[in-house]
Amino acid sequence: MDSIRPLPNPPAGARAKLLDAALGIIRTKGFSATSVDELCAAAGVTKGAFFHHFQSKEALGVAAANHWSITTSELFATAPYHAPADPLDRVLAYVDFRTALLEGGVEEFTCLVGTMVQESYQTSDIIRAACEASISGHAATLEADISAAAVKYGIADQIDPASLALHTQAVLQGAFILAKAKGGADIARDSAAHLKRYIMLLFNRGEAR
Amino acid sequence: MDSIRPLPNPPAGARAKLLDAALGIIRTKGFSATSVDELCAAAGVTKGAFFHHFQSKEALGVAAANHWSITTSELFATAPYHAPADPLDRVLAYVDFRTALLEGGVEEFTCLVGTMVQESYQTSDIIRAACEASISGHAATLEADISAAAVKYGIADQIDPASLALHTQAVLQGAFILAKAKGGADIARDSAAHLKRYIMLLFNRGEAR
DNA sequence: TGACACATACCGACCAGTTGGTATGTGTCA
DNA sequence: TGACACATACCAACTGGTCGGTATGTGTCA
Repeated sequence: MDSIRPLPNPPAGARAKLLDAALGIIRTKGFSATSVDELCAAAGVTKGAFFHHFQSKEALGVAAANHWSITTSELFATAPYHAPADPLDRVLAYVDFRTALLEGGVEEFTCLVGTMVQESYQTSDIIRAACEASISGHAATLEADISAAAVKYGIADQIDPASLALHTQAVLQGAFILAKAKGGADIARDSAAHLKRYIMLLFNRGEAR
Repeated sequence: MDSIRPLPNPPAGARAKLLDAALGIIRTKGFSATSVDELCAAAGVTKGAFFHHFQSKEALGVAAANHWSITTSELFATAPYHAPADPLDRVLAYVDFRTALLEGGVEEFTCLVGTMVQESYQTSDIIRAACEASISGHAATLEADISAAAVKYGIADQIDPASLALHTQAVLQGAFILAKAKGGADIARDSAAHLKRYIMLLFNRGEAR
């Protein structure tokens, strides 16, 4: 019937569909509560396809963490918070950007790897490592700006850029937990505001902006 | 053989043994990866005993969260950080106390309800609510000191005690996630130090102490 | 060009073990 | 005697994972 048109909807492939489905489902109910059958159903593929692409459920977990790293790093790389000329402004704009992301349902803004590592840190070292790499890798993208800001504002001897970068991630991860507990983003925005205030205080920048 | 001596080790009861076992196991592998059979084996009781005391695994989850609330509130109520006369000193001593608790294996210092709420916020509202109550209840114990400190140091119009109290919990929960990801407490101590520094900056207290 | 060899992607029935949960029995103590 | 605390035996549904098979490329060489 249809002519040569490559394909109705891009084939996407079972692997990609499974990975996309995994992000949503695992963020909603966690890794171990997510069954392979459920993943297949959501992705519209069969179990055979699943085990063709992933040698085990654990391997899917690792792949999902890596997929998450790629997806998010693209989002952050192209985000507008890199625009300001002042490095401290960029750091603060990052926090603002993270705050702006806190919209919609809790499962839409929370972090896949933060969720997965909670369940898997003792039972799967490869998942734990993939999650660690994702978090640390993202934190590392902040270090240069923090470092430059510390130099520019003369407090390089008072702060450790790597430590502060990781701390921003801790605050956000904790904010997600509170958001899950309270069923909404409000509390998370609150914590993000505290984080921003901390950074401003550290750099002696006044509240007004 | 043995005489009337009540019992070798206090009977404890299946319920208490199950609850104690639940704290340890759920903290290491999460709620859904923890099976009823495993819980029974660890507690040294049978499945019949389990379902005699808990109408479902979900009910055990709620009871475990409540048990956690009671256990931890006793720990904190009798802790020495309440001693200082100055309310700000008490708040800072609280953070120090939490930092001092960051010892041993990750599964020994992380938070049961923080772990559980991640997996259950969408699938079990009663577990979610029990976790929320645990976290918020603990945060509430900090409010009075924060509030008094804010008045004493003349910044009552600049901070919201409830919000700051909850933020301390967010930081700690996030620190636990990073500790799980990195496999050690060091990173968590780092974030706790940032939290302390934030509070000192908020209250205009110098770094020296 | 066409035929052969092989690879990749996927299907869906099937398996053994485990899951949460139930039904019924038994010992103990007031 | 009866209520309670637990034990034993069991079940249906589901779990992650395997397996034999097929359809569709893709590279190679005569």
